[in-house]
Amino acid sequence: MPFLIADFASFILFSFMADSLTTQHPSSSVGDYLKAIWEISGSGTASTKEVANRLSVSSASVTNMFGRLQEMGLVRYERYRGASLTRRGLVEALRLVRRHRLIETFLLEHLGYSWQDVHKEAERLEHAVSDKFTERLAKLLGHPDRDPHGDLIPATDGTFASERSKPLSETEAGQRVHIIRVSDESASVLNHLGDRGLIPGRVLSVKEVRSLDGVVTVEDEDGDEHPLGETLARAIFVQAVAEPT
Amino acid sequence: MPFLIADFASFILFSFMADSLTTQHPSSSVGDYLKAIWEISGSGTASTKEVANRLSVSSASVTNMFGRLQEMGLVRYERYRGASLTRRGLVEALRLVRRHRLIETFLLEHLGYSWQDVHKEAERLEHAVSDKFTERLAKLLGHPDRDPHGDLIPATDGTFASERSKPLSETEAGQRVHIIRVSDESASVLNHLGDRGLIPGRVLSVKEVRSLDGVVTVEDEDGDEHPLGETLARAIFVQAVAEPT
DNA sequence: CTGTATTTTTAGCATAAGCTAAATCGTAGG
DNA sequence: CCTACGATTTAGCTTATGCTAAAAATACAG
Repeated sequence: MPFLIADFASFILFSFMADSLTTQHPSSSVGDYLKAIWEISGSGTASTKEVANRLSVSSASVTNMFGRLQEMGLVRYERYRGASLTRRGLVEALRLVRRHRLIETFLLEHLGYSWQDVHKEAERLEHAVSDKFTERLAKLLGHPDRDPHGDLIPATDGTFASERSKPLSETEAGQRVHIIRVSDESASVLNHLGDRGLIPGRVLSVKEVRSLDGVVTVEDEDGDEHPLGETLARAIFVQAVAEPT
Repeated sequence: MPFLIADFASFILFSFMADSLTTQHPSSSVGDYLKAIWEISGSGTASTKEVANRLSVSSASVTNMFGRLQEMGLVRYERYRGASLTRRGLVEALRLVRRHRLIETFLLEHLGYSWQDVHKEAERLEHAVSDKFTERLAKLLGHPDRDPHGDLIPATDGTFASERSKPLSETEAGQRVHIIRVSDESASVLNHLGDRGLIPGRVLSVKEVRSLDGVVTVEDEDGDEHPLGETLARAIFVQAVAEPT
């Protein structure tokens, strides 16, 4: 009866283990939909439009797939009301997320990929690798519990270590924090931050949090200052450093 | 204007480089067919039946696909007469073979897969990885020109180093040879040979080649003798050792 | 050289996934 | 409370890939 805590929501899973999909593995399309629902809503409900946007398919296709996913027992779906993952759907989604994040880690650490290139490649690979491959890869990587963006990697049983970080936009001047993860929603954001060395593990002092326009100014370990607008400040997740020196 | 020499046939490819498929990459089914044709016939013709057997699909499906492959300019096809690869089809097939063999090498050397498990995993992965991934992997592996079975790995431009090995069944008593490659057609053969240490790189003395029943008896470096029936003797490819001691 | 056995093709269907255009639902503004 | 607009669904098609059963072509044996 493990806890599963995601960034936005936390919830409990009951008796979880035995009944993963021993049957046929879902097609890669099916998996994409499940992952999209999870990324949008976690344990909540995702609308047709949101999923359509994320996957770049038409709303009609999503409606269609929602129906099919329900048949398969992977989502709960009510007309005009969106879909949410069932227990089985969640397990499947998290299996893919685990694969994705482990593959990204491998691409970055062993094949020298850059942050920008990693996502697309992992997106294709996650549908082709077996569980065996995934676990061997995890071993090769030393069983990391975060990927290089700092995102938590779900365990094989679909649980997460808990997440304690908050966006930089919610810190206060004077705090010393270190970067836990960086949102990977936008490649350009990733790029910008990467260029400036604002990556997981870095320690920052918060100089100013200006409520007026949401700009947060931080100073890094080299003494360089970085003014960060709302978009950026919300994409950087940090945790207070124990000893504020 | 490189040479391309395969096990069974050799032939020349003309101006080869510039026109690889810059267009859309073929689907994974299309690739499977191309590879099957290549594996069956090299530069020759593969029949509907042979391809159907190898891919475990119906003959009707193969006929259908042959037509489509011709539309795409990947094979030459004549009704009732089988299909052979065009230049473009060959390039595409060899691209997949390269991927497959590099992935197998990675699975064996870095993820600790056994010979038997490697094939199926590679079969799925070869359709999901990009050229970029493939080349980075090649670099990680030290640009090998043979995979762990000893099969030649095509270069990026679709050429092969030349192959000089012959099956053990065609050697003569008294020769000293080393194993270049082992046929990966059958998992059980692979298994048997792997168990006995009869793997690429091993040096053997040929004790007897009995024309009566095709049994070849060899002695390995540890002094152990192995009597090998026709099936096995034809699955082990060797090359004479320079100095017969 | 002829007829049977084997291969190959054709015809007709199935399924997963996607699309567009038209119809319908739900909700927020007046 | 009603209406209009955006979101959602339905209807009808499309494409890739597969299948089975029946028809046609080829090939081999006597």
